[in-house]
Amino acid sequence: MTTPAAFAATTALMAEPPRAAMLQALLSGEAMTAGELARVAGIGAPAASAHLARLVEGGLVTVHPQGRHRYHRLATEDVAAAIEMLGGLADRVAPPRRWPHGEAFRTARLCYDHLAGRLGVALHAGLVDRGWMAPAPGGWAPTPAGEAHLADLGVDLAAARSARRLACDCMDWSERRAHLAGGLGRELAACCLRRHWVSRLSGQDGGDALARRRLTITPEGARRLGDAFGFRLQP
Amino acid sequence: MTTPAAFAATTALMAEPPRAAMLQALLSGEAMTAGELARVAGIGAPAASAHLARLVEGGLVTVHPQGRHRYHRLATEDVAAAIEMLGGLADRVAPPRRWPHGEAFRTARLCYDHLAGRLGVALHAGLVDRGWMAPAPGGWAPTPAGEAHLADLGVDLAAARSARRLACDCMDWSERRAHLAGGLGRELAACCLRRHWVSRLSGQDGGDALARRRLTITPEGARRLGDAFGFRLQP
DNA sequence: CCTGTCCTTCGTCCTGGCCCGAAGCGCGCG
DNA sequence: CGCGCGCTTCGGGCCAGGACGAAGGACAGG
Repeated sequence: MTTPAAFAATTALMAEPPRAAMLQALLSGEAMTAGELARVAGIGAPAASAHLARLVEGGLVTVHPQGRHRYHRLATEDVAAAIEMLGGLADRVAPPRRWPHGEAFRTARLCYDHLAGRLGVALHAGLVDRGWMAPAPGGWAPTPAGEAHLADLGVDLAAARSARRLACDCMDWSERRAHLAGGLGRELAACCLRRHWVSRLSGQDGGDALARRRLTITPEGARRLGDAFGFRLQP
Repeated sequence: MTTPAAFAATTALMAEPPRAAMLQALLSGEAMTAGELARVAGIGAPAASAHLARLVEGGLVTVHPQGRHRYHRLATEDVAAAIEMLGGLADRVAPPRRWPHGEAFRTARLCYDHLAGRLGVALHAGLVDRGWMAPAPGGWAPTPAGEAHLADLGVDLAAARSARRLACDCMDWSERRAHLAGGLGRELAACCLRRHWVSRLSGQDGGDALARRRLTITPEGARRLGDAFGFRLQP
């Protein structure tokens, strides 16, 4: 824990509407240019530049210059988890008018680089239930049986191991239950996207910071994932 | 999730040093009067009153008038979980100078009304490992075997069931791993305190918002809990 | 090399919010 | 009943920081 001053300084970085809009947009896991983020936040380029500079300075966002573009992304999973949690808190503490996405958003979505929503927690529970993942220092680790089944599904375990953390919990605000983060969570999500078991909305971007996080489960995905992990998602 | 405006409004409630100090102090689970909180935050009574009014208005804090005192506490577990998580984020995103508690704080502490730190995650893992708790809609539920053993330890299961949520994950910022929240988490903590397996620091209060959250594990507690849940805490 | 694009820096204005001192209410105690 | 204490409301001063327009630097393409 930190001093109240440091706590407030970090929290204040998220506490302005333009920065909040930017961070929510970045929660899709994509890297975005300063211009896109300015449009998402509904402000001018100079203001956006200043906000982004503060987010970078504060360690919440990292920047990767490429040519004349500057791509921004969330610095760590922890940042994503905190935004996710605050979004859930704001949702139930001051439920004004809901965001247009509503139910669909609770079914399946991206949380930074891994799966969240009902799908995310069902996968987490399935991994534990079937003994494919067991508690380990720092979070979870796949069991031998789990490694075999995950590899069989097409999950790149070597890539998962290269992450800073192999597997850990991330609080799911809509289900109030943990879903899987860490390298394994990332590779599981990548696998689902690669094999078209879930798909992003191919919609336009623009003012809507959340649309890019929504996922739909394909019929094929519902079948394969349901069989592998032993659940049936009610829609 | 909510609109960026609502997100920012809720987040801004935590983003000022005085309010952050108050919220951190309330994270001990105790109810505190406006005057105490003013002292903790280092500001005058009028300013404290205004801050508390905003926190109540925003749904983060509830107030219970008793005589000429007004007792304040965190409104829900969700609020506590969010503060916990932001504290951890600030700690690793901008690690300036550590708070004087340091290591001891990571061993065992209160998070609102349940146990956190190494002890909290060890209990969570132990419950799952031994099959005393299994995934259930909305979080976890004790198994028949678990009910027997928990009752045997002295946990009041009836009281646990009366809570809004029986048992769910709460992210532990220092261990980066879930510990147990919900009614069961609360009763487990109450049991440990009642039986003197852990004890609060009997220190003075005052400017230190965190001291009241620290817990020490008694020798008796280390033995009983270690035997029951199968872990050994290295100090 | 010149042009267009993307982004940042600078200068300026302005609003929102924090703080304190003084005064007003309500409750408990003597 | 009247004093004292805890807390709130009111009024005024102050400063941080957000927004914009204009100008300046970097990069790709013709």
